[in-house]
Amino acid sequence: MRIVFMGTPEFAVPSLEKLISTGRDVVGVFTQPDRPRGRGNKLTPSPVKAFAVSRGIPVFQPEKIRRDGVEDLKTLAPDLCVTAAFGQILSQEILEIPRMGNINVHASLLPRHRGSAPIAYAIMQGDQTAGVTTMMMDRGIDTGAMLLTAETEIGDTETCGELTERLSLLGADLLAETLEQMEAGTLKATAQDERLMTYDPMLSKEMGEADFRLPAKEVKGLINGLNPWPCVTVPLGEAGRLKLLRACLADGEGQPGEVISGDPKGGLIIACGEGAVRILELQAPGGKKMKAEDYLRGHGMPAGTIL
RNA sequence: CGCGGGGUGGAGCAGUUUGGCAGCUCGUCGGGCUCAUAACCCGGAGGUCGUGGGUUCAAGUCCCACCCCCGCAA
Repeated sequence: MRIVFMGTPEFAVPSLEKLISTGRDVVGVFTQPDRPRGRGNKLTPSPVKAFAVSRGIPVFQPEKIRRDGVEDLKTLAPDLCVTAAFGQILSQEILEIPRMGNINVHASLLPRHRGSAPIAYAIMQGDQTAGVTTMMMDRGIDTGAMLLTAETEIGDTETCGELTERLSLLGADLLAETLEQMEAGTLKATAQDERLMTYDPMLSKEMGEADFRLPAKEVKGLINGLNPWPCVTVPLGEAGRLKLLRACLADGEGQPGEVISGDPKGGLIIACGEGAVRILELQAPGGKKMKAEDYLRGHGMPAGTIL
């Protein structure tokens, strides 16, 4: 069976790796074009590209696959396409090329959290569990029939980055299971219940603007859910912005944004509209990630300060 | 050559402008106080100041080169 894989970020790599390690014939990989990234604006290949190249698999990077990737895909003559966080919309024309269709690995328990940032939203909205779903792709965004799902608990202070890594492994296993069942003929597709669906918009920088008027539970969700990008940040003098990287709920109250505790012993506790949050990890301008207590050893933050 | 911040005992920072004894908040070790303590008091150990050159009577600080870390730009 000839398989073409489409994916871009780190999340997709384990799925591609699983296809290879289970002996499938991955004849080509589509991924986003190299982009200027990082310091120096160096042209950087996507994680999926880097991995595919290391395994000697042909890589295709059309700016828009539905416009200038169709011929390449047809030439590869795939029986099946597998996508995972590819980052481009597939047209009907493309979906019809592989005779067995296109299986997508989506990082949520569909029909909840359709969209490009399902993991971040699961954390932001205080979900108890997250998961991955394999599905048959159709024209809509994450609307296709569901195949298999795998569920996992979300840790109390787990960040989007950490959960993404776990789900990427879970997704790879689920993909393998899905293909086995497909080959065994026992796979069943179930239409999504539209009444339960939620669609989450793309993440944006503005969402990271700290707003301590929100209830502590929501502030905590934002801090953990938006890490590693865009992160909840708070203005800090002229130096820049303080990134709040991990938080849990805490006791105490005060006016929104008020520092209730800001010393190495008591830790960093900030009052919210309702309740308070304890900042566990943060990152100062120009600095590395560190525990809030470490930060406070070198930076005064007297109780009563309003952030 | 995209823009910018940074590297100082184990952790986090100040000191660099104007060269002149290595400092702060903690941690750690020893002693004291206490029914007791993560509290308080006393004392100690621990630093090639990122690396290599240069200037100087004298360099963490000034000059040159290099290495490493981080932020912005999604």
